[in-house]
Amino acid sequence: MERVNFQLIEKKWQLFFNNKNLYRSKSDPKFYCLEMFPYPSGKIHMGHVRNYTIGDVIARFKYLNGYNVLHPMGWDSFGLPAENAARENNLHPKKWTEKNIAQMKKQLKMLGLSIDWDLEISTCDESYYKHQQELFIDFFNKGYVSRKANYVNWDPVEQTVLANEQVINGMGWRSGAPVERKKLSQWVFNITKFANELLDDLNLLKDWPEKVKLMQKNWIGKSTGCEIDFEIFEIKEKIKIFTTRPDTIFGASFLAISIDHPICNHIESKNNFIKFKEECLKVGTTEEALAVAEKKGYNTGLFACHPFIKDKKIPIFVANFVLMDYGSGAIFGCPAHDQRDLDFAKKYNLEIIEVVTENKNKPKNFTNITEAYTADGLIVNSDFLNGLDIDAAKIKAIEIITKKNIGQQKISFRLKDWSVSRQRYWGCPIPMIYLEDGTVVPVAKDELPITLPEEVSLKKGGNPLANHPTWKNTVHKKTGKPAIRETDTLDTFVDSSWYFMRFCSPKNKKEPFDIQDLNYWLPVDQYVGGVEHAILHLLYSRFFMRAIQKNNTKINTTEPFKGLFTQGMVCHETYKDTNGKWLSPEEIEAKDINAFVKITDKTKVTVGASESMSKSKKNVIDPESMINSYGADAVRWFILSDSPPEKDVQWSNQGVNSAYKFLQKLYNLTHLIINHKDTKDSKDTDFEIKFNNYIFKITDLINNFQFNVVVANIYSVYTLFNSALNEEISNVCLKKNLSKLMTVLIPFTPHLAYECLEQLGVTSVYNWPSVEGGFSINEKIKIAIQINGKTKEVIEVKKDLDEENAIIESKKNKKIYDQLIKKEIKKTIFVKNKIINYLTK
RNA sequence: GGGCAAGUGGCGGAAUUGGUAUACGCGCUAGUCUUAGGAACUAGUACCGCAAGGUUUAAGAGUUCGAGUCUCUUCUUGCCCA
Repeated sequence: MERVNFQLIEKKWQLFFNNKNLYRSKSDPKFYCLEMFPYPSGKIHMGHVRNYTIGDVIARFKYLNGYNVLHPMGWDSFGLPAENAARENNLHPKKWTEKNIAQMKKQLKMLGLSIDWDLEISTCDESYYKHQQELFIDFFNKGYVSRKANYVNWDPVEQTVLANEQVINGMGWRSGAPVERKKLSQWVFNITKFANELLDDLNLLKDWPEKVKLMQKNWIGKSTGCEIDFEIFEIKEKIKIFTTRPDTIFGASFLAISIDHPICNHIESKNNFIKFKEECLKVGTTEEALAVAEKKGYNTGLFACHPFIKDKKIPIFVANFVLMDYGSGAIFGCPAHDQRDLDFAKKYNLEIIEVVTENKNKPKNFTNITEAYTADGLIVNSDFLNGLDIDAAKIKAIEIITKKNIGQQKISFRLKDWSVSRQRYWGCPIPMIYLEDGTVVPVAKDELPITLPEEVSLKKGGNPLANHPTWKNTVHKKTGKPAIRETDTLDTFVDSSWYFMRFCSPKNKKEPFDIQDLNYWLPVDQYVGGVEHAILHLLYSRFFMRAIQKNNTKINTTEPFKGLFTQGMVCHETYKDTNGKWLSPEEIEAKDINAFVKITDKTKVTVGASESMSKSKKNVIDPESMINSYGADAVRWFILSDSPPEKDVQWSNQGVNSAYKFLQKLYNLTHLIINHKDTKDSKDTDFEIKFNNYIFKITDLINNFQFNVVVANIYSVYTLFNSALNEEISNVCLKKNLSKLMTVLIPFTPHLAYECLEQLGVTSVYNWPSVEGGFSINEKIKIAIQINGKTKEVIEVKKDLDEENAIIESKKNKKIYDQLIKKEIKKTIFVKNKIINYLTK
């Protein structure tokens, strides 16, 4: 068998790929293919291999189909790990980052990706973040950035603000310390100004997974409700509440307000209120944290008047589950029909009034019931709402409330403004300064970039830039007066919210992007990445695109990502020794078919579930060592072959080995065909029909991202060629079609494909094989013969054969004939090219 | 607790979208061969049955000439939100 040295040909063709990109001319249709850029953590992992292989298949496929393809790569290179590494290894974050980028770039090149490395960007480069600071100032001037005193998740150990997703079960994701709520003045992007647009325009995203659109929809969380003013008995003030259930207004038995509600000023002096407030602040800000925390209230001693029931007094509580920044910071509680309210009412012995019932004749006794009734029903005990269903009652309630001038319909969003201040060193400095009189202004644009100081102490806790002896001291250019720099840096999600724009003109020194280039390349036609970014990164990028467009009306893109593909994770079995310690796959060996032992002492190994590869579970396979053993093509081939790309795939060394063996067979096939003795061409047509059918199918499958099925079909094509060697098929036919097959393989196994093409004498023209019209139509086709809906036989007939002749053909079959002769045919169902179904008595 | 997916051999999975269930690969079994390799080749491999034939897509019902695919109920798993 002819064998190929993958190490040699991969090196050879990678030199070629370095100088070759996927551009055609601007008159060809454009295609912008982008994979989520990596964080330079040190080495690439299998997740990267999968992500970038999928992207590469798409980019190369589109190129072969005549598109002018943009396929760039960059580095999401700001972020906390660089600071942690700096602390541990005494290496400056910049040095650490650069080292990692160099290593990972080398590894990505080993994969044979079709990246145009001339466009490489790194978000921690001044040349990148300079423009980000410019955009920040533009946003500020446009009113899309503001300062807001916000409760934030404060990690007392890391001394920093955490994003909601960095809070896991109320603990900091890195430190594990209980997260506290702290009020801090933060820079926020006013993403809520776009809430409606961001929600409505999801409908435009036809090529996004429904799942992701649904997640975004839920995240934005639009709810239509009603504001109602409640008067307070004791003092001449009103409390404006927000509710999505105005239909239950007659079931209201308490008001609950946030600890920051202005009404609290009246009770602030009470000693135990301060205590209560402090207790509330110990819980984080996530909805989950609030939901899990025990519901607690503080009775203000004040009462509100029910707007529709004369003389009815409702107690006012301060409650830990009401947030000031959702709705109006106050709600009314209807315990009978809301679980949280019911729990609260039971705890503080409040009235429970049923106003929605499933069955009018059977009123519920809520003193014995622990579950609120939240399903459909008819309204009772509610004056003018009685007898209506919930939806009708909502409308009626809002109508009366509006008429009475005590409130109105109100739309509310769950989405909050995006807080971007981080008390970190390794991030983009915020280009704002504080003047002596307390005003905050942007720095002059010609002073950009505001760069990070080289010398910095990261060992101390707190904010490194604030701790720096001199960095923050500056001068306001306009007035010449001393000023203080903002010492927070930007959330790294900001960096990744516009990098896809920068790729269109990464070398532009004057501006973030050239508008002509931007309008030519955007939107990204296909974006590929992990589903873990389905909400935040994609939502922030959609916001950025809109905010930038508002600032520059010449830009004609609103949605940055036309197509989105979210790939699954790469998993591996987990192993534990007899002491319950995790073992890596290299530490174990097979004892027999389904038993493993530890190599060092031959003790028993327990095989656990296959889980996403992670260092902590030691179930990690290093891509570089796999590439060194089997070649990049085999690694690419395997990772595409085993599972649908949107689902998790399980890494298997047996699998990559069999990929390797198959690629060797393909190489051998090329040689068998090159050296084949010419024969008659009597079966050429038959072969071409079959081959073209495969090409047609494979093309379709790639367009649907069913790469694992493509692989299965290529195995079948191999078998087709292999058996063709023993039939009367001409060399011309074999070579021509093998060249087509190798072209089809370029997106999957580029090194092998180019090598085989070269050996077949194809050196320059690489276009996707067109399916030749006549051949795409099969001359013969198999149809199923059923009796009473059960398939008895499959026969081969001419394509598009009509019913009459198909019946004649089917009865020539002995088995069918024998079975039919005994029975009376009541009805015959015929579906052209599919089935004949005989119904008998 | 709510929402959304999904459930097909020993395993990963396929099924032209209501028309041949189990393609293709892994693994396994038996055999052939020798450049003894991370080989290669041949045959077999859902279940019951000697066979003819019958059964089978988590379980159960329904619609249909025909259901892995559509509808309903139940169970299980995963993800997101709480």
